[in-house]
Amino acid sequence: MNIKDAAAASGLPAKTIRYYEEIGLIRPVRSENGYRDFSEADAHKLTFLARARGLGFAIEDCRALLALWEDRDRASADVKRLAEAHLDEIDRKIAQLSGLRASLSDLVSRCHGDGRPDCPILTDLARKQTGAS
Amino acid sequence: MNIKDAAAASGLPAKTIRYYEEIGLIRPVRSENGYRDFSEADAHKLTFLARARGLGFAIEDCRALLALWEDRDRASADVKRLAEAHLDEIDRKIAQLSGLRASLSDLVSRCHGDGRPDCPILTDLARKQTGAS
DNA sequence: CTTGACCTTCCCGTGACTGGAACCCCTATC
DNA sequence: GATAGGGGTTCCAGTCACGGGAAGGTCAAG
Repeated sequence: MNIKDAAAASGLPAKTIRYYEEIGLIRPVRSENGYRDFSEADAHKLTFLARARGLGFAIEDCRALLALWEDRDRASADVKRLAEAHLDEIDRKIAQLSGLRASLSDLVSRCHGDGRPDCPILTDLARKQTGAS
Repeated sequence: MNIKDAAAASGLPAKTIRYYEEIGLIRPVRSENGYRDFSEADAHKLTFLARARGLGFAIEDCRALLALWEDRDRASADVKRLAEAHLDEIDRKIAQLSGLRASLSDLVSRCHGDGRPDCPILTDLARKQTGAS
């Protein structure tokens, strides 16, 4: 199938698929006219990639997952390790965002938000030294 | 003061300060030898920027906040609006990450994680069609 | 024969920097 | 005066994961 069908099958934009080929995630064969010719296996790989990316895995993680997926003798422990590391990273991001949210929410709640020029948000951003909130 | 002192005062790397000048966030004067010469006000601006960035505001938001900060007649409502929009964005990110976390955590918990090759994480990533989890 | 949809490669731009090369300036020491 | 070092300067390239768009080849339909 041509790239557009592969895109439709996987849900990835054609541009992204070309990029994935460029970085060696997939290797579709070429037809005589130079068009990429995707097999069902290629399309399935792309779907796999789309889903892994959708779960927030970085490209290099996806490469590793793909290798594990293709390795019939892989140990599930390897996959689990990767997924758990990713889970930890997600947790760190959530924690950091929650911290930000708390700080900002506090500032917003203390800002009267009317036409007066005094605003605790700016005052806080401009304070000379960092202190615990 | 020279760029290194401005960096120490604000907590920003010198490279970042040069970048901020390049995009017009600050405009330090130049000494005769071509060195940037930062005033106390410049350093204070940089500190302001460092803190706003630390709260996750995008550069363009920082530019707006800086303009509001410098505008003695600004209305706090303008600042609050910006901060609230940012808060919404943080909430969206947290929600998305939480969703990811839930999906991935579910997969991880179902993976026995031993030497056997069958792994529900990969099986799920490879399933043909997306279904509600 | 032309139209239009598809395909190809190539290059630039994104955000917010970071690293490195090549070179200038200033002070201190031998 | 030479040199060493620790500043500073500019410019170029790379990051991540693509997206936009140009210039041009290919194919099926009317």
